[in-house]
Amino acid sequence: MEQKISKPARERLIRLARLLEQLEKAGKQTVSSAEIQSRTGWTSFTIRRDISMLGVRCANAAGYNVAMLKDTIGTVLSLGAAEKRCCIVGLGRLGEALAGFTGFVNSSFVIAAGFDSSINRTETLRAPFPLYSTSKLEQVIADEKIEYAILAVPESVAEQVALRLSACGIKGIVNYTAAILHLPETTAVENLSVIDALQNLSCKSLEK
Amino acid sequence: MEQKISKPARERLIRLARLLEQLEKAGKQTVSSAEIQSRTGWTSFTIRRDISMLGVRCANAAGYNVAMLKDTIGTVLSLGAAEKRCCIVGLGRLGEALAGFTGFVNSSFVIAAGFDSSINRTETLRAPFPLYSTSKLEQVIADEKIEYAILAVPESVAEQVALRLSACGIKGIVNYTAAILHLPETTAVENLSVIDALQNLSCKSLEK
DNA sequence: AGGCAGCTGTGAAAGCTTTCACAAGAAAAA
DNA sequence: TTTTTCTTGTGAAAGCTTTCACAGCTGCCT
Repeated sequence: MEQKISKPARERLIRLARLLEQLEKAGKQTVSSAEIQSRTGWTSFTIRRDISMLGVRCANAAGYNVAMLKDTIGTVLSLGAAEKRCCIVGLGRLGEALAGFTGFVNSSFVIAAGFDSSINRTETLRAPFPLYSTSKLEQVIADEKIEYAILAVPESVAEQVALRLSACGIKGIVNYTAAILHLPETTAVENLSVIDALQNLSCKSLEK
Repeated sequence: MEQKISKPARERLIRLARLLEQLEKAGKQTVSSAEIQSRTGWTSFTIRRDISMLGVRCANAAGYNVAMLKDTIGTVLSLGAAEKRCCIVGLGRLGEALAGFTGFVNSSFVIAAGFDSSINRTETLRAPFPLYSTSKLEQVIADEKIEYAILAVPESVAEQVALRLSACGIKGIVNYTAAILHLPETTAVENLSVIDALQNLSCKSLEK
């Protein structure tokens, strides 16, 4: 049992957990792999394999138990478990938009700090968490026990800021810039660059 | 030759093209796969394999010719080729931030329209492209020959808007919402949800 | 209570992607 | 010119992921 769950499987399970939450709210008690297929596009084979990797049986003859499957995914991937403290680095338009994002409330992620190099922004911007000068990065991250960072600085400084984040023990960075970050293994990176996404779409669509 | 380039390889090549552009600006003429490895973390084997998939030889004994390799990637993946027209759907804080994003200028992507359901926003927001009510979506996309959409609407309406976009022939959607979009094969989706990214980071980091 | 219908879990096969190892080629040096 | 020293390109192996097919289980219906 207890196999290592592959990265693609993990990505699907994370999204599946959200789908299950929706289904649960809609009052559904049970869901089959065929139905998940029709809602996500992943094949029922893949879905069943992913779920079986969790090592916990959540199904009977009617299909999967929605609530139980959701909880199992949450437990195995420790999604909802402990509070995970994050910060936003760079409070330009994008960072500001992320600061106002309300989708964190149901998650276990808490934005504990925001950073910007401009005193103007840290002084005037209103946010539900404290704002600091980027010069205080190391100190605040240590004091506030921050583990993850959302990087929304200008591309020109992205790499150097990322290196500082990595150096002070940040476990993961969500990189909104187009910069290519290569960091020590102790810091993982998820790239969410809009340019990358568009370019991927445009060459995906010319395929075949 | 002329093999199909796999999705992971395509993603790396797209980023590599950007790295090459930086190197070119920095005056570098030549780069080895070992050096690319040290800047990206991908192994030199993988890089060489990816590049060889392009089917064009861009190297000599000193390594790859930076400018030529960049151009070859651009040509094979048709990155810089034709202008690709895009729209932003949803002009809340995030959509507004994307509207002000300056990184599109060097790319072949042009933002040709913005949509929002609130007249207030479409009337008052200043953007370097025209803004319309979401009710005009189908008409404007046809008139303006828009192929790609950036989706930044509230999660609750994401699916229905995505279906409308798909129905009017949009080739690809960059999905900033946490919604799980399942669309016909004619419309590709790239998901850039911040919650997904954070959850991926947090379970990646507990691995091993 | 027994049989039927429908679903999962999983071994095995197929299909992809990455890694390895080395031949071959090109610049630089001698 | 010849040797040395880089480098890439790629066949073959290893390693992963997805797909298939079906046994086996569970609940429902008669």
